Amino acid sequence: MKNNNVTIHDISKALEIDSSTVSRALNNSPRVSQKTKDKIISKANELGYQRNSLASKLRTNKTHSIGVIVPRISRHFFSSAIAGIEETAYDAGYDVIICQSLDDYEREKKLMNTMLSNRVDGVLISISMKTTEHDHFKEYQKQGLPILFFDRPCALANSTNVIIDDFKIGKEVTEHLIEQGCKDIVHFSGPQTSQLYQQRTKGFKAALEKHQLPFREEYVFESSLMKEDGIEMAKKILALPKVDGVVSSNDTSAISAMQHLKENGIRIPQDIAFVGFSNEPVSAVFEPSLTTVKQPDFEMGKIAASLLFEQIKSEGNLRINQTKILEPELIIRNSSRKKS
Amino acid sequence: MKNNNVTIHDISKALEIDSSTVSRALNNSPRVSQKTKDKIISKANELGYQRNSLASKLRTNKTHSIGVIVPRISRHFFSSAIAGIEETAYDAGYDVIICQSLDDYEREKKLMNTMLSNRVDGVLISISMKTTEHDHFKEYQKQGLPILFFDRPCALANSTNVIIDDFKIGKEVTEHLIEQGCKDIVHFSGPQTSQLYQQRTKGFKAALEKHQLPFREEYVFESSLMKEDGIEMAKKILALPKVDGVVSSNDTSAISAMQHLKENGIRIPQDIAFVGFSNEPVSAVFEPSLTTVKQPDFEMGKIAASLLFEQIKSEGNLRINQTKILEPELIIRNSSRKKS
DNA sequence: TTTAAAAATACAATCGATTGTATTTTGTTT
DNA sequence: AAACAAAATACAATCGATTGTATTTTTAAA
Repeated sequence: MKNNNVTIHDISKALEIDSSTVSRALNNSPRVSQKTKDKIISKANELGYQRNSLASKLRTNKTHSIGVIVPRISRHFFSSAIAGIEETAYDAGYDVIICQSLDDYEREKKLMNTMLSNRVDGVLISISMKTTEHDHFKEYQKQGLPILFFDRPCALANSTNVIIDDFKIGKEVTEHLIEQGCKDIVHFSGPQTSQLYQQRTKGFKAALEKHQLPFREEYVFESSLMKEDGIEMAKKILALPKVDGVVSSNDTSAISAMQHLKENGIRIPQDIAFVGFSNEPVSAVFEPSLTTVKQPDFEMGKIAASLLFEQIKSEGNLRINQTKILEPELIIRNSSRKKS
Repeated sequence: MKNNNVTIHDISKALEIDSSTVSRALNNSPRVSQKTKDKIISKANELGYQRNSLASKLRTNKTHSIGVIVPRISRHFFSSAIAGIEETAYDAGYDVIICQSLDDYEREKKLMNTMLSNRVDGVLISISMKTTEHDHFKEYQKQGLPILFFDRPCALANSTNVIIDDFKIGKEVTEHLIEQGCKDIVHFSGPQTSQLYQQRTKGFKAALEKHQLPFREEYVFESSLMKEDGIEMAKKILALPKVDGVVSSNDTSAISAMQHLKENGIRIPQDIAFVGFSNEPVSAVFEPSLTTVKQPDFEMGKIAASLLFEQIKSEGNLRINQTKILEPELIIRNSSRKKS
């Protein structure tokens, strides 16, 4: 099976028109007359011409593509954010290269290199939970390319963050439980290496303090917030003297914990009230339905992408050290309704 | 912010070594002495050299990247399949370009063009439900590139399909309900333009016939199987004289239908038993937990990718008109357990 | 018709890496 | 030290499209 790619030179030869004119015609340049444009375009169709974007990108040094790196595309939040990114990119005429870091630092590093060697025009990234060091981003920035962090903030200089106020919402959900009468609240935290989880935990603490409730280290469980972690944490709860509420940093672990607790005769929300985080589809359907925080996922993708395009277009003449904070929404469902 | 990409020519100048030697050194060619290789590599690191893969790909006409097109990455089945594809690709040293067709034919067509102009080495695709015409695939094949369909088969000549036997499993799930004592079974079908749904429906029909149950057109609902469709279909069920079972072609619509029916006092599985399809995470957590079919998602991705790589390597000297059939697994849960 | 201006097209260099061929350097053998 | 093979390196063309400059053709004005 031979490689029968048609090039502008084939068109050029077939019509005896210089390839530069062919190129201009195909790019609808005003320097080519309509008559020749028509001839060239119809010949291009006839031969099944497909522009070689590699060549084009090489020459122009503009790839019209951006890279997106997320921990996992299977997470509802990320796939929605990606949908938002794609919509914006599509309108702007950009291709999107989607990659998963699987929350692995080495992989994230390798992906940043792939981005560089594919000469994307910019990168949108939600960094891996294990990333504590930023050299791979600095390396990338050295090439003069913009990088923008969304959802999971990064304290890298000259970069933009699009996030929600995790402190504020962490405090808010905790206060919601307190209002429902909870006094002994456990907190499921993600890795404290991540700013995001740090902030949520701080918010949790702040809410307790505000309402003169004690903050106890042994009531804070740190984990990767996976399904299995939820079960482990449920067991820990059963071992604690008194628990009447749980503030979880995600839905996944909250639900598996609830499931385990239910199996052990705990009633939710009567005995223990729960709030999660992320509004995974499953949280609406679980019984009891899980109170959670809906992050503006799709919207965040759109905003992050358009900010990145702004930066790409400005070619570095823009103040890029900014943080955009979006508003999440607390969705109150049955898992936290102690009072009616 | 200037573009300070380092090229092999920069290294070449700095060391006064010809760029061809630099290139060979960086590719670890045996034609370059170890001594110069060392010199070149250390200089490359010093300057922060990053290979420009665009140039490389252009020259070699091998991109070492494949395209993946799926309807939506947010669907659990697809994100798992993609994980499998990525794992295999990663091992084979290939980049993966992931795109969503959003089940839109025009978009799919455009994406195939993007694939072509980005000169991918091959494409893995699960076609959009709205695709009935295959010219965009033929156009692609003309360039001598391999295309492989997974999950949703396509009757295109010279192409490989990696699928499950939808007829067989469609029959199997229906028989499962019949064994549980169901006699008046409704079928939620997807668009009959898709071979996949056609086959499942045929399997449904075959099971009824085998057990001498009547097949009634009015017991088959065709829709896009979205959440809202599930609610609509639940309403239709309530309007039917007698229904004691539902065979749904996906979980999403099954669950929203069950939810609506529960709200209307129908007990599941006692009054109506349900089986779904896809094993979405939510189906294990819903109450009652939903009997469903687990497709070998991750595995399917791995197999599809490795078949594609075989074809890429063989450069067309391979019989490619094959169909690989994988075995799905019926997961029996509470939604269909009438007998214990 | 001549001539200048404008429009259309052609020429040629370039993006960065690769690779077949040519040349130089090194090493071995007598 | 000469002669030759082998090893290492240099030269130069190439992938396909783009783009600044030069040239030709067309149009319009004098």
